[in-house]
Order: sequence, then C-alpha cells, then structure tokens
Amino acid sequence: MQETDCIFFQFAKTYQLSSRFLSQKVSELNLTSVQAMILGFLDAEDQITSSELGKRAELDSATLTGILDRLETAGFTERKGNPDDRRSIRIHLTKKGREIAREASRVIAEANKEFLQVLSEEQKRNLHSIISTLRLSAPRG
Amino acid sequence: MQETDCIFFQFAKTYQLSSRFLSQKVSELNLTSVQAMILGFLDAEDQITSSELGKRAELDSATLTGILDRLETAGFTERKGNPDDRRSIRIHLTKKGREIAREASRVIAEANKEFLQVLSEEQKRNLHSIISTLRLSAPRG
DNA sequence: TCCATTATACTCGCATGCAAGTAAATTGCA
DNA sequence: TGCAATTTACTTGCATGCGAGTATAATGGA
Repeated sequence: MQETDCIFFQFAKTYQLSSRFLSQKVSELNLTSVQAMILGFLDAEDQITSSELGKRAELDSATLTGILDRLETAGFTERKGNPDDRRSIRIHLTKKGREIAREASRVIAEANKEFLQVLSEEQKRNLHSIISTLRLSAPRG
Repeated sequence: MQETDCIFFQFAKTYQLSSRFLSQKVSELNLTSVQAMILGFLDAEDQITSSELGKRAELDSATLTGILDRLETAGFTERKGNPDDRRSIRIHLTKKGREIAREASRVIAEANKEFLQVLSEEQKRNLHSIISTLRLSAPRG
C-alpha cells in the first residue's frame, strides 16, 4: 500500500490542506474554520435548535456543544430556551455575532473560489459529482 | 454559501466518512485508522527515524509523538536510540507489531477498493488527478 | 392514563491535529 | 575552532470528532 494510492490518506491530507487554508482566511475574524462554517449556517438561518444546527452541520451533539460554548464565550451566539419543546434550545446570533456571521459567509465564499482556482471547470464539476456519489453511496462499514 | 457548494465542508465530511469506514475495518485489529496507516508505513520500511516517519505520514512531531506512545504501549513499536545522530530515534516494529502491520496493510488495501467501488474507473482516475493537483498547487493562504 | 421508547442537550474520555515553545545534538560558516 | 543557526523529539494547550453514558422532556401505544 503506497500512500499515493491510499484514498484514506489522500482525503485526510486534502481535508487538512483545505481546512488550514480556510483557517488562515478566517483567522482575521478570530475564528476557526469550523466556527466560521457554523456561523455561516446561522447566517443563513438562526434561532434554530441545536439539534437542527447539528443536522445541517453534520456534527453530533458532543462536538456541537463545545463549539457553541466557544462561540457563546466570544459573544457571537446565545442559547435561548425553546417554549415549544423544553428539551431543546434555540441558538440566537447576537448583534455582534450577526455581523461576524455575514463576514464569515463572505470570506468562506471567496475562499472557495480561490482554493479551487487551480482546477478546470470540468474538474470542479467532476469533484462535486464524485464527492456527492461517495457521500451518498459509499459503503458504511 | 450553501453547504453543498462549500468545498471545505465537503472535504471535511468526505474525510470523516472515509475515516470512519477505515476505522471500522481496522477495529478488528484494535487500531484506529491513523494507527493503522502509521503501521502501514512501518510495514513498508521500519527502523526509520521519527522524523522520517513524520515526513512520510505528513504528520508533525507533536502529533506523531502521541501516536507512537500509544503504539508502544500496545506493544507494536519500540523507540531505539540512533547512534548515527543522537538527537533522533529509530522506530522498530516488535514481533507482534510486524504481524499487525502486515495485517493492517492488507486491510487498508482491501478497504480502498471497497470504499471506491461506487465510482467508475474514470471517476477514480479523475479523483486521484484532482487531489494531486490540489495538493501540489492549491494556494496556501 | 401509564409507561416504555425516543429525542434533546449535556458530560466525560480519548484520539488526532497543530501552534508554540523547550532541551539536546548537530551542522555550517566566519 | 567557536558559535549561531538548524534539526530532532518532546511538552503544553487548545480545538475538533466521536463513542458512551446521563438527565430531562416529549411521545406513542396498550
């Protein structure tokens, strides 16, 4: 097994490369790449429940709890009780959080274009198609 | 920014999917996916220095130290002093480690085929080509 | 209605991943 | 040769990611 041929190795390193790239782009907002993407989801729609945010971000609750702790400490989000279902909480953007979330969305969109600029249009289409196939149909275990 | 279009999100989730898949395959050896790949590198060539192993696995020394600690605790590897350069250490596979490393290499190779079986041959070629381009040429920051 | 099941968000523990810094050894240049 | 710069492996601290388990609340079927 040579690493060049190992798709698990290649995906790990490509993920790390892309994540480092985005991290540098959003470091000007004092955010990690994951925090920036969570704020991006909230920029699209906030006041959703933690469970719903977890579904959209595809993160389990153990991971999301910690991320929300740090966003809350930074003053970007707040947890509010949900009268409709007292098990759940709604995640609200603060005034400052809303501004940062909009900036994060803009930076992420720009970073996407820049990161992929070395690929041809056909390669970009192929990449999205391949990832879509893998995420939908790759065997699970 | 919709998550479907965000390459950082897609790479993160594809990496996590592939990593979970490999983790399940190597769990029968009581290894994590990363530990299995490190043993795979040592199966190809052991008694290399920690620095050399880090270069091949593209891991920094802080991460590698912890992984080697756990492989050593499990009885698969040993650190030996390197008389040629007393700053460095050589990583040796134990007898048990050599057997597990061979098994790990086999499982990884099989898992590669199985994970990618939903892709056409052309898609596999395109995927490797795209990843290669990104890893060589994507902007760094 | 009652209770088992499910859903929600939480905690803990452990494994990466990486930035930053350290001590020891080596190297290379003046 | 002598010393500054570099290399090596290590530590600490923090951020994900996830398995496992918990307490509370909601739900659904007998």
